[in-house]
Amino acid sequence: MREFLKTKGFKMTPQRELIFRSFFELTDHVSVDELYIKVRKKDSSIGYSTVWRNLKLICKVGLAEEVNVGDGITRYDHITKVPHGHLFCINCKKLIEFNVEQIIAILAQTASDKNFAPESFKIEIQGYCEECSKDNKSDSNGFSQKQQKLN
Amino acid sequence: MREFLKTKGFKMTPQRELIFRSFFELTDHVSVDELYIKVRKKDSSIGYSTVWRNLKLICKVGLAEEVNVGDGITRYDHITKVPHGHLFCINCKKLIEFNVEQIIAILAQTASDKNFAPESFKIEIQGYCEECSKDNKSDSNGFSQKQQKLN
DNA sequence: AGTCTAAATGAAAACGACTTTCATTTTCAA
DNA sequence: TTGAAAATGAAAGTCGTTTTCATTTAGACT
Ligand SMILES: [Mn+2]
Ligand SMILES: [Mn+2]
Ligand SMILES: [Zn+2]
Ligand SMILES: [Zn+2]
Repeated sequence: MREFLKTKGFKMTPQRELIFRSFFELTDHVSVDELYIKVRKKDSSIGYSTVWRNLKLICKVGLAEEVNVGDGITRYDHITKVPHGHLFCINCKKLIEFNVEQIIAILAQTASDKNFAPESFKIEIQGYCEECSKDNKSDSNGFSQKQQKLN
Repeated sequence: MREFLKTKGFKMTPQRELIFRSFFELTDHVSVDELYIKVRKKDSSIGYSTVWRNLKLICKVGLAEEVNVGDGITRYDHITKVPHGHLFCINCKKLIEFNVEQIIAILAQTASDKNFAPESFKIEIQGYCEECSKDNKSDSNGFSQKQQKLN
């Protein structure tokens, strides 16, 4: 990692080492706050902005990507060999990944048809995950209190 | 419109009338600010929050939907009979729509496979539109100054 | 090992789109 | 006409993100 960053003109520091390690040992889609909290447990002197800057850096060097599902919180997603889409649970905020190779093929054709030069694709399904659907079977309307915040 | 809103328990006002009219005579994806500016030209006393609240209302009664492409600005999209996806130009911020019926079918199957109860689908391609690709052919790196804000 | 410069850090402040509050006005059913 | 509920506009508040700035540190080069 140190070498990889060096080739891109960046330096290694203890804070950066810890932030990178912490990010890469997770598999899920983490927000700045979540990673900040995790990192603080190992070194409580690390600043929020350092975590933020390093997540940006991880993206800049091509090892992650920002994901925005419209809830106002930016999450950081590991790049996968095969492109994937997201199932986002509106209730528990869980993000589940799924393969989108077939869909990307269709989208690439669509873009081409419209002389649009694609840089990235976003495929997302919002709804309720298996557990959240189950948990609320008993409810009158099928959903929990938490989900009732509808207006 | 007045009648439609009345059945949903909302009142009509001159401001609301103007905001609704202004929104529906546009076909594109407008932000609060954009509609606010447009509406102000007809009635400069209308407040920003009134425009905001009425865009929310239009969504609530099912005539529009919020669209978030990750640039931090919420846009308001007219509901179409057939579901559509978006081509978002990173350069000029234009949103172009395209049919996604075939893709939705695939996604519905995917959700079903994972016991996920879908509420909505988001299909988006980010890249450069025809004009923005053309405009920069001559540039050394293929893109304009504006697009160079890369770090 | 010592020096130097660019990069990195942490705390705090700034930013900016969105949302809420509150006093006042307006709609519309009775 | 009247009164309750809804709507409005200005201002303030919220909150995640981003920048600023003084200080420290990494690492290249003597
Ligand atoms: Mn992902
Ligand atoms: Mn649209
Ligand atoms: Zn869930
Ligand atoms: Zn464009």
